[in-house]
Amino acid sequence: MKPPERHLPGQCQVANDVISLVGDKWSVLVVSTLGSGTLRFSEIKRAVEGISQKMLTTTLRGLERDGYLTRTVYPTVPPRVEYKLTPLGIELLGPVSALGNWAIANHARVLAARRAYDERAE
Amino acid sequence: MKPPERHLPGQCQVANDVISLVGDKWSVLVVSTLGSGTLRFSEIKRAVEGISQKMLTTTLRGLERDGYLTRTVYPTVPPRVEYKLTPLGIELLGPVSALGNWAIANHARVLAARRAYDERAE
DNA sequence: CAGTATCCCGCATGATACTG
DNA sequence: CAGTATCATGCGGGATACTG
Repeated sequence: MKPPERHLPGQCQVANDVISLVGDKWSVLVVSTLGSGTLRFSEIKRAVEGISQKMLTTTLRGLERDGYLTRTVYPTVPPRVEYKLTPLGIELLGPVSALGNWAIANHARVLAARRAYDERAE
Repeated sequence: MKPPERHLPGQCQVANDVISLVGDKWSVLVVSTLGSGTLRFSEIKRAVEGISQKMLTTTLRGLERDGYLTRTVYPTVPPRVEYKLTPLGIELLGPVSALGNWAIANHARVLAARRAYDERAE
């Protein structure tokens, strides 16, 4: 006779598995960047300011593994590798953008709260 | 004559400032837990399985500072401290839940993508 | 060009103990 | 009960150098 689970623990873990990607700063930026179309490795690196080569590689591999983007290698010299969102990646862009827009819209409120809190603490 | 910025870099940073909270596993779980109402410290600790006392304190302080919840101390013996979402915290629950639901709905696709990727790599 | 391979450091987090 | 304080540590992530 357990009470009904409020947060559906199993599903919470499931959700976290996907959401944790959103917490990854670089993943969000890379997915957003690819929202405008197919890009090469170096183009992404230029677009996502501040990312190191290592982190970009790691991030792209993770996103590819989870099915959010495809990686296409053209065996030319020098090599050319293109990255593109999959339908799944494009779908992900929806809720992520919604959250991003909420963040932008409410950032001032958060900043104000922080100032008030810090001031109160002196 | 710069071309128009595609990702509005300034706003990206702004968004990240808020979104990074979502990446924090504990913050999401705590906010979700408080979605059902006011709770005491020990009640949250019991509800959020696996969280240490230290991390719960840290998480709650951060959420309070950002204005997502209020902390009310009742000077009784023993002490009683209650946490409750602010209107801002309740609003945050919206886009976060949307993302969570997307995550739950599409988790199988991500798992399938991972299996395929790992299998391909052997 | 698009990576891999190392080295290394700092911080986030866990465990434990103590307290008003 | 609701915290702080302290110590220990693992690894995320940067810098650098090398390669097909």
